Amino acid sequence: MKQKSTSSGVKEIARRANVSIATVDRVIHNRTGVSEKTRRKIDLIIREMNYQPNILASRLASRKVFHFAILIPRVSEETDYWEAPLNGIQRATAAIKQYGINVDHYFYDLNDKKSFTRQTQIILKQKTDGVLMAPSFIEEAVHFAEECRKRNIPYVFINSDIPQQDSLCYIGPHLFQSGYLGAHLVNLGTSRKGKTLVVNISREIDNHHHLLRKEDGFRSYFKDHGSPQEIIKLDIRQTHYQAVSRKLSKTLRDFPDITAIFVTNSRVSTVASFLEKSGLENILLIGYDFLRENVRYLEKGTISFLICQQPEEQGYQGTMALYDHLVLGTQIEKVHFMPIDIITKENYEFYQTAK
Amino acid sequence: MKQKSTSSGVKEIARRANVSIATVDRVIHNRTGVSEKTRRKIDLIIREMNYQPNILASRLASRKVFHFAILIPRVSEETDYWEAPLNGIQRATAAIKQYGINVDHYFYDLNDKKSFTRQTQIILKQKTDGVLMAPSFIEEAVHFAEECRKRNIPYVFINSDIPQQDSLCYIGPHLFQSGYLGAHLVNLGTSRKGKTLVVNISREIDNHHHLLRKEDGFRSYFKDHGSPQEIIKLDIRQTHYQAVSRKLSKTLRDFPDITAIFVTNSRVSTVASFLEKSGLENILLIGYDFLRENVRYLEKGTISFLICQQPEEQGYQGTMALYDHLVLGTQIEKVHFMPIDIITKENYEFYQTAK
DNA sequence: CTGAAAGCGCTTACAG
DNA sequence: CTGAAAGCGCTTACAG
Repeated sequence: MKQKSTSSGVKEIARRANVSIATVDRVIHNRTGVSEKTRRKIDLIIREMNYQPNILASRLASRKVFHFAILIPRVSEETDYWEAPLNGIQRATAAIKQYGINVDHYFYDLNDKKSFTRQTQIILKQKTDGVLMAPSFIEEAVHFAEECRKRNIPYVFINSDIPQQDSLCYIGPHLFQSGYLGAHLVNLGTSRKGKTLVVNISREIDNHHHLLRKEDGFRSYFKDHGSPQEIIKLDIRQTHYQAVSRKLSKTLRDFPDITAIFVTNSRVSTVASFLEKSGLENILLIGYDFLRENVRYLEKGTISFLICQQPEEQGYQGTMALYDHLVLGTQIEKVHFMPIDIITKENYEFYQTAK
Repeated sequence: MKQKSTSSGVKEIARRANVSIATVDRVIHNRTGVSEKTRRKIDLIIREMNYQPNILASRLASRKVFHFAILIPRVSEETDYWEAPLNGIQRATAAIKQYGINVDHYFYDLNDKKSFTRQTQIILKQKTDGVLMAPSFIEEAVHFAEECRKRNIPYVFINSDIPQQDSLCYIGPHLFQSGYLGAHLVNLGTSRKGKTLVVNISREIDNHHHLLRKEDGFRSYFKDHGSPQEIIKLDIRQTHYQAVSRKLSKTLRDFPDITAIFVTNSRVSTVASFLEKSGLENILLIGYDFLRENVRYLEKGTISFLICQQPEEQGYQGTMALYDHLVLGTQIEKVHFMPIDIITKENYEFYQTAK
């Protein structure tokens, strides 16, 4: 069952090829300074033996430390969403730091493009072997991705994707599908007679195409199930309560038969607050993300469903993808869509309890 | 930022304590043969330095191979549920086999208690450092757990728990809560006028107390929300289609106002098949587990919701718990309840897509 | 283009 | 009770 240690490893390869282990090492790592003939001979033996390098020994002997740069939004009062990915990243860090991985964090402000660019510039000055980023600002992220590519630094996208950017991989939600699911929940939770309101709340509705992709998915469901005319749309470009409240009041006055509201992002708690204050709690409310505020309204019943996409796992798996690629040389899946979780009053306690 | 390598590690401890590294090693691993005085001195220095052993070096130098025994049901035609935990176990195995972990699988037949006992006996004859098991047969599992305890072999439960058995940990569903959630979904998906049918389908209803715990949760929801009298209960002790069909026919004839059926385990597809053939597809059907057959009916709309508990993660995390405990010496959480996922037609594609 | 030797930070016999 | 030395399977200068 178990091979004798003498019959595997670089030593054995060297013995069979009649060279030194240093030369074997050069071939294994595709380094220069080996004659074609020798290289071929060694390659052949490696294949024959189905040689698997011992990562323990490799990492121990190598003085090399890998530097990962994490570029994500700062956790703020306004949104504690990013706490979860950060936790996942820290969990991954704990698992791999033993193996000579250094993880540096660069936080930017979601309300300030400049801060994103500033952080990318710092990263590019640093010695960096891999990048994990949430590409919140498309243009800026594309530019940064180009710089990484030039330097041969692999980068992973989490939370939202920018396709065609040759990233190592994308780990995050399938936005269209999550909107589609949202519509399904509306359909389940209301009689089919009322109208449905879709609400985008964001200072950057036009830059944040991911909101629109969710809305598309939402509408598609109704198209597929035959009542697209019942959807009212409301864009709110100021995120504070007053603005949201004013806009909602008006819309609900104009359309008194609205029975469900779908908020395309985590700002659903603002809407919940409005409904509560207005005594409109029989309107079905659905939104995104496992934020403390949102969960509070879920508990109360003001919010019926939160759609979540395992942000903690996104951070964990994104970091591990860099590790697997850079350290273990594993092949990485280009796209990994997260499960679309439905959180309710009854199951929220068991969401994100992972250590 | 980075400490010079000379100022950390056993060598440095040895230097400071004025002893050899062999003695330091003895203290680190709590081995005998060190004077109290020396031990105390070294312990102090270790604490002062906040010394963290280098696992890479430790695993490399140590000739020790850890043997994990995995005791779970064989994947059968009847239920492919156990494919998922097995995948998780294999993913964990791939991640840790580099570090001298040997993982052996022992499969038993869910319809055959004896096969469980037989496998436990084989395991006990083997050199085993840790056990991961699904304790499907309580009595037999308790007995095996005792034997492990005698031998100082830690064991992890997945999928269902046996409390008070001093396991290293339990990783799996909170059964009561998942039943509670099932009732919530019934409530959402039906008008409150109809009756609800709870169906237990198992040859071993009385041994499999976990079915009953789900039923309890289910009933509690209605109690908390005020209509317990509307629940009809049906136990079916033969699992083949004919038996299920016969029983269901009769019950639905007796209670024509049943509008929802809650099946307490993965055999919900049998009920779905019956409803389909009987043209009763407007009855809301809810059950458990992401099996191919179940998903087929989810797609068709015959089943509205499947409740799932990340079986793949149970396998992965269970295996890693053994690793963390035995190899890294990490403190392990006693109980880790899995998230309770709700799977629908719209989100099933994104469930269990993890590699 | 190639090899001998030292070393990564531990563990393991073995000798005293 | 303690220590010197070899070795785990690699990588890394360095010398030729």
